Amino acid sequence: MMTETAELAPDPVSDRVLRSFAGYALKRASNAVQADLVRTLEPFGLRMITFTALLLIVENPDLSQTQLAGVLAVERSNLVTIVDELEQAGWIARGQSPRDRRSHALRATSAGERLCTAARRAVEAHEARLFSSIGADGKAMLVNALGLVENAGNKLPVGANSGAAR
Amino acid sequence: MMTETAELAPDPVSDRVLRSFAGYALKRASNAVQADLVRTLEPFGLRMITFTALLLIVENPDLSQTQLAGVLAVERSNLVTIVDELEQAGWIARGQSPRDRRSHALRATSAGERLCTAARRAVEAHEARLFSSIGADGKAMLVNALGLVENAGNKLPVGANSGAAR
DNA sequence: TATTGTTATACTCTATAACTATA
DNA sequence: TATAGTTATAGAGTATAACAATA
Repeated sequence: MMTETAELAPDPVSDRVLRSFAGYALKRASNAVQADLVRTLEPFGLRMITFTALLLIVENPDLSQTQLAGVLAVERSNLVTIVDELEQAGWIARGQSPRDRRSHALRATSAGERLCTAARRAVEAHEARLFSSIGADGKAMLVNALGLVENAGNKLPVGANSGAAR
Repeated sequence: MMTETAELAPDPVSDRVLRSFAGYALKRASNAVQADLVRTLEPFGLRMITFTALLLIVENPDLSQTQLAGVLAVERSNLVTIVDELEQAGWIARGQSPRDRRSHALRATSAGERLCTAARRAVEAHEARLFSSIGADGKAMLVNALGLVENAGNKLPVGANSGAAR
């Protein structure tokens, strides 16, 4: 049964304190953008991480898995599944490195290159859609500000917090 | 054994295409800020989600779990663990609602209120630390831009993507 | 019949340890 | 001895279905 809406005021839950935190706005915006990006990539059979991996392989042919894991900030062990996924779909191939028989030389197939181009166009359209409301300079300023914030976050390693009770 | 660094140029992996996407900058900044926030809350015995829940309970006494799940954008089933965690630490109590014997009236204990105040101060310091590099107006503009982007993302529901091959 | 809190379950992401084959 | 790729596994976070008590 529905709850009574007229009798007692619905008393909307206040989240104003939460909204006073910029980190909260950052997380909400990031979530919304990622969600739209997932929807954008879905029709291509790509996840965010497989799209990113494919893009990097196309741009950097004969990349090794360790190198790729490094740029993607993913554990090498977890990269295996990602590369498997792309290889089984026929979009990339694990070639053999001429210098080191342990390492794989990742290279996109022509199907993979075509898919990458198409997906990239869709992602660019997604970006245009989501960031159009703030204009070109707004976007540039936003990206610049985000870079500064990211650096500030990564600068302070572990112990820099104020003392706290429990 | 180390790989040869002089003989062959290390050939740094190019991620410039990736960096041309604003959504990527957004995700990186968000991750960095969330990571620092986790470190900030750890000494208080709080996770991000339990801190947020506690804050909302303090600000909205006698909140029900369904209401809280709504603001937090969390499934009711998953909220159970969160509320358990706060209750077992003695920071909130599941009171009984006078009107509906099914629902709980969540209320912070005095220990919970003290903890919330202290944690909130630490989070405010964390915010000041991370956003100081862009100044007060920069922060205001950032929050404003993020709100616009979030709205743009949430506006377009499901089918609004450009057609895509597979 | 619908809703609140709850349990159980599953699926994705991520992190760690250990193995193999090469170096 | 160290590194590349791999497997197995475990932990978070999140989503769905079903149940008992109550409305």
